Amino acid sequence: MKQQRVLKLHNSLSGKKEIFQPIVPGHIGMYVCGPTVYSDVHLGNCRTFTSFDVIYRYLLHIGYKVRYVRNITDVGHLTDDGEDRMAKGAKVAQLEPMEVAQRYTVGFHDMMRIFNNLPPSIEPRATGHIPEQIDMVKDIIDRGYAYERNGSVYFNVIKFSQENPGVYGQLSGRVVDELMAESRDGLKNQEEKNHPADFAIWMKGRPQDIMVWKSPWSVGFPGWHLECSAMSTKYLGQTFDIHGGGNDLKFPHHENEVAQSNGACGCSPANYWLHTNMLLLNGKKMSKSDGNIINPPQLFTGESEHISKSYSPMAVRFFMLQAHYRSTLDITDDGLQAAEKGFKKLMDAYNTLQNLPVNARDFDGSETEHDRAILALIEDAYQGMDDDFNTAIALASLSELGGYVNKIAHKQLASGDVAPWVIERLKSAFHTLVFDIFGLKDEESKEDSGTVEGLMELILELRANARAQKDWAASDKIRDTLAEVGIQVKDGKDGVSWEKN
RNA sequence: GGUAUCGUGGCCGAGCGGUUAGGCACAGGUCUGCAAAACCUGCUACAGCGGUUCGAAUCCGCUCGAUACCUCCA
Repeated sequence: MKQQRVLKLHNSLSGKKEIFQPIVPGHIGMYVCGPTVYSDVHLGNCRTFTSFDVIYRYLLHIGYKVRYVRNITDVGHLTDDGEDRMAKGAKVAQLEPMEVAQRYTVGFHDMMRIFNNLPPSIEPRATGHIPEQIDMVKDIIDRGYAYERNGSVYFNVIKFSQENPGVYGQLSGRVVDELMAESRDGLKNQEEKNHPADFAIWMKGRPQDIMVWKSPWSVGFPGWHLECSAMSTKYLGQTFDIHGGGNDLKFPHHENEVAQSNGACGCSPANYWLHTNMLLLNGKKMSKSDGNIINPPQLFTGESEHISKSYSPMAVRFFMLQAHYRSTLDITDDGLQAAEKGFKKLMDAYNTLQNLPVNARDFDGSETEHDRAILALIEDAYQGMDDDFNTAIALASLSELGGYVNKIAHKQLASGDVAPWVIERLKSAFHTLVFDIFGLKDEESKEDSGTVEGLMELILELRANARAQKDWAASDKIRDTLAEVGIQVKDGKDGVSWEKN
């Protein structure tokens, strides 16, 4: 299974699926735009990073050595009123800017852990890379694509696009001429720019700005798009393999990154650009002002008008995996419930599979249609992943494999119908896909103390006695009362089990 | 207004010119004292109107609708 499957991915630069070719065989450099840590993580962030987590996991699985860089943005983004975001957060909370950044960075990491996302290889902070950003501004000026105005430095989009036809706008489909026509009043420092499409790569700080640094041009802070260019260059090189982020970053953020890198070194930053799509809530975009919003903790506690119950992190992860990363995904209570059940069923099938006895004697050595079907489904799952990381396809195959597992477990297939080696192959593939690639984990509460186990054993024994004496009233009372406190009794063929809801 | 993506059965959601996606719900069945759970089976849709093609959910055009971006939020 290792190395080298033919991987296709959708490149936003071309708008098409392309066969992936790493710059250095066997190695991949991947940069994903990380969060701005001025408030709690948005659910949409979680989706994006979960999507890239699965991508990262799959690339590792198929044998690549991956350097995954995801930044923490702790400076540089402006609010509507032109204030530095970090500074604004600081004023509200009466905290040091770096204290705000630290608090939300920790919260972000906690949430990534809850969703079972692997940490990136490197997680650089913008504030830790001011010299690199200043150097990049110098490079851009030296190559003639930026100009200084009153202590701020602007990227010259017009000159750049004239001298590098076809570059600016390739990602987003924007046309520079239209940007000119579309430009509006009220944009920051518009009057300083040569052209409305130009953007700042260094901003001169004003007295109220707290997070400022010395530079050759002024005491100020780096431009809004520069950190990603500077940090990706530092850790992955001037041109690397994959650059990812949310769809909403395509323009202007990523478009400007491309321009900056080209402006600084004459080279394109990334060969493949991957963009994840947005999350909707009940068919509409999430919006704080409309109340159409839900955050991760609310999802886990059920404390929201939009949902009827709480959902576990893995149920939510499964929900996300059911959709392709480039599609919008609509969060609905029904959808989450369906995912929760689907996830549980998948885990049940996994557990059943692990306990499946392999009976070599009954197998006559020939390959059956069931053997072929199972192997084909496993291959389908991998091919789904090879095809632009289509987790929905892979999950569907896994689901069907679960059906086979149950048929075997329930003896609906004769034991000679599936070869032992196919069962072994299924076991390992199932495990690999579910845990290593999808990053799911079993959430069955195993932390329950022995006390509860002991009590339940006693209660179910009492019920069994009542049933043996056909005392249905007593046995049903036990069952119904347990149901009221959220414990479901399951009468199975080979005994009674129970489960907390 | 401009740009992009999309509109699939009761719900969510794959599909990239010809074959069953899958999940949930629902129906039937197995099991059961009854029920639940579990498992099995079934359930043939593609916004509208034109066009291309032997053949279209899939390509093209128009209409309607949604979402995103253009206002830095992934």
